[in-house]
Amino acid sequence: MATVRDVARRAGVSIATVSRVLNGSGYFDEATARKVRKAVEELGYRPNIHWRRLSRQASQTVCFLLGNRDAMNSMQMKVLMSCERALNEAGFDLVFASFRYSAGVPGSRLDLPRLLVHQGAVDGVILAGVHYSNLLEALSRLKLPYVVMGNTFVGTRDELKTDSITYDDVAGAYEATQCLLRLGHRRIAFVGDVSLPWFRRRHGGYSLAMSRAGLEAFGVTASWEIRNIDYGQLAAAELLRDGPPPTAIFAGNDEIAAGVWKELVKRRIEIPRQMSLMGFGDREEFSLLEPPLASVSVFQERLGAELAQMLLAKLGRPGLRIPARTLPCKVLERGSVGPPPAAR
Amino acid sequence: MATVRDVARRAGVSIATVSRVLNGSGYFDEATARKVRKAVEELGYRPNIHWRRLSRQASQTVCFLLGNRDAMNSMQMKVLMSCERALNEAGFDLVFASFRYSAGVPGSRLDLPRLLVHQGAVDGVILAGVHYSNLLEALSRLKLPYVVMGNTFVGTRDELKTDSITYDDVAGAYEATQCLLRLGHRRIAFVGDVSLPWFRRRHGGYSLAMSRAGLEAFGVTASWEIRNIDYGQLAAAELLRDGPPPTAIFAGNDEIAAGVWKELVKRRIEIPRQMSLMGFGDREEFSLLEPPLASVSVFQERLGAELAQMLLAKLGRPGLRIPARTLPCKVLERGSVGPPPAAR
DNA sequence: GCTGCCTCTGTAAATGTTTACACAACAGGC
DNA sequence: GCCTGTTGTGTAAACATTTACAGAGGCAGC
Repeated sequence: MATVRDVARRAGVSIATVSRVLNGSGYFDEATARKVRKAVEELGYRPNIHWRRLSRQASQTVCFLLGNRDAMNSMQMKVLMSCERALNEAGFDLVFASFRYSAGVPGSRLDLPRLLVHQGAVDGVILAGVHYSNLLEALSRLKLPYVVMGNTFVGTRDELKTDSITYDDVAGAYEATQCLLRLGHRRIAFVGDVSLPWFRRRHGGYSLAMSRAGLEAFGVTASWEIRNIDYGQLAAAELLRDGPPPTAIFAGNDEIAAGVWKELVKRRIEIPRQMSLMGFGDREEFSLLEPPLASVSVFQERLGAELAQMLLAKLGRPGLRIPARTLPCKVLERGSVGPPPAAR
Repeated sequence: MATVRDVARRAGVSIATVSRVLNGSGYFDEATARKVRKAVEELGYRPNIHWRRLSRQASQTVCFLLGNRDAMNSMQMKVLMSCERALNEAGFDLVFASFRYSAGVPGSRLDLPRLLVHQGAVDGVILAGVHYSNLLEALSRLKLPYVVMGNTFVGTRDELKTDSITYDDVAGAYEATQCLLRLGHRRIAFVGDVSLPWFRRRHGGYSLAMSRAGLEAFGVTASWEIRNIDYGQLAAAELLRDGPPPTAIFAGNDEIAAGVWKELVKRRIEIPRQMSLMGFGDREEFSLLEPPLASVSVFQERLGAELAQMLLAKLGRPGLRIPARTLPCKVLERGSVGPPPAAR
């Protein structure tokens, strides 16, 4: 395999000149550059990336670390894709890694991916689906800059004040509720386990809109520890069993909404004629329901690009902490919402 | 930052001994090993991964290359996840890269990700969602071993005879059709553009089952160049407009099935009472339809793990070509299929 | 007691790039 | 003529690891 030395010899220049031409750094004559490029071409020279990373003292690589080895949702996938694109434009590569808390118990001892404990392997880390802060401490000990997608650490009242990008759960949920109110709904139920911070925030936005309208907030917010989709289904069953049913259901996320949907279809309750349904997150796969599920878009592609940019801004500036950012959401008023039965 | 040299000095041994202990290679005394490990601990030594890769002449890294920069489906995502897991167990890291044919035109000039044209950057490549063979030639020129997910090269009658893993489209489609026949269906329509090799193979399995049962194969197989979901919807409309309608529809994949579903719901045709519906691929997101969509599982996790293993088997054996593998499928007979109306 | 094998350790070589620094040539200003 | 700054090029150092090879010591078998 050809090396800079070979190229230098063939072009009749020194290795330093070759390096300068190839990297476009420092001074060099255009005629010399042509000779060098010709030699590169003829020898089929390809620079060895490890030497480059070593010499430059930077790997030009970022790790996308997924905190859940078993499943990745379509939002995380979209963020991954857009991170990769943004990083690529900046000349960085992305290594994908996932991990699991060793014992499967939240907060238990964690083994970081081997890669990260090696010196110089990556310049920084983008975290997604990570809900326990001991990982952040581990990364800090390794002096690895990181940014966090979402603001979703459980077991603490505090939210991450820096180095994270979230969407505005509260405002998004407020807007979504407003949308349902505008359509004429008065009995709007919320469904989602409020012991989880993101559902708590969304419930907050919902409650605010309801109380401002002089209406009572209600719904299913218990902690059941089951899959989101099952949660939605059970919650819908409960709402339809006890007391007067709502005319609209606002689900904490699209998966829960799909569960609610399932139960409504089973009971032959027509959407949106008899019941309106609103989700949160605008996960692509749920838009194909018929009629399409209304939801709150969190601009997943933008989220990924901004995460990448925030991390890049931190590189080479040890200790720099960037204030947490919150991106706006947008309500997508699709077919699954409409006026309540009474208003027709 | 501590280096092997520091560790060696502190432990009172040579650097060769440190390296041997840390890598568990060659002979060393357990007492010496303890001294070394103690020194590592005290100094907080972390090996520099670039030197390691350089010295070992191997990057221990594999590139997962997605041929479609704009979208990734949940199957590719699952394969990515399981590749990562399998590679990790083997001590390899995974770098994720995506690309797009430059002009957006299939078969046009392609720019490979920068990473791949660097010497030694990755040891091999796993390809997913790549449908044009000029990429394979480019990788061969770079002497990079690769394996391909799916067997989906368009514009050629030949299939990839080596270095690929596919699921058995023909057998899977045959079984799925058999399943519908067993339920009593006689008019079963196929929906999917047979100019695409995977739909052609599935159509082949379907046709075989039909002809063996002495029945006529029919359906919508034209080339419309629209999104799968729209294809399904239009095809369903066409099937219901012309001639006697089928009692079951076998869609070329789950996305098309979802399109068909949409149209059926719109026309208030009940599934499966009036019409049975079968998909292909078992994409997770579609199982939440109510009733759940019957489909053909292609064992996505296994696919990823086998891809990783096939690639690992090729490493260090330049020129080795491994015969293409075909994994079996399994029909998941879920709620969207049932006996035809007449049989009730 | 010699031979050969096994065990353990150290020496030294090899690996390809970037970059600090030196230096040369030349132009322009005084 | 001398100084200064700009431009282009070469020399040499620095980087941390693995590994081939040498060699020392112990021990078993003859």
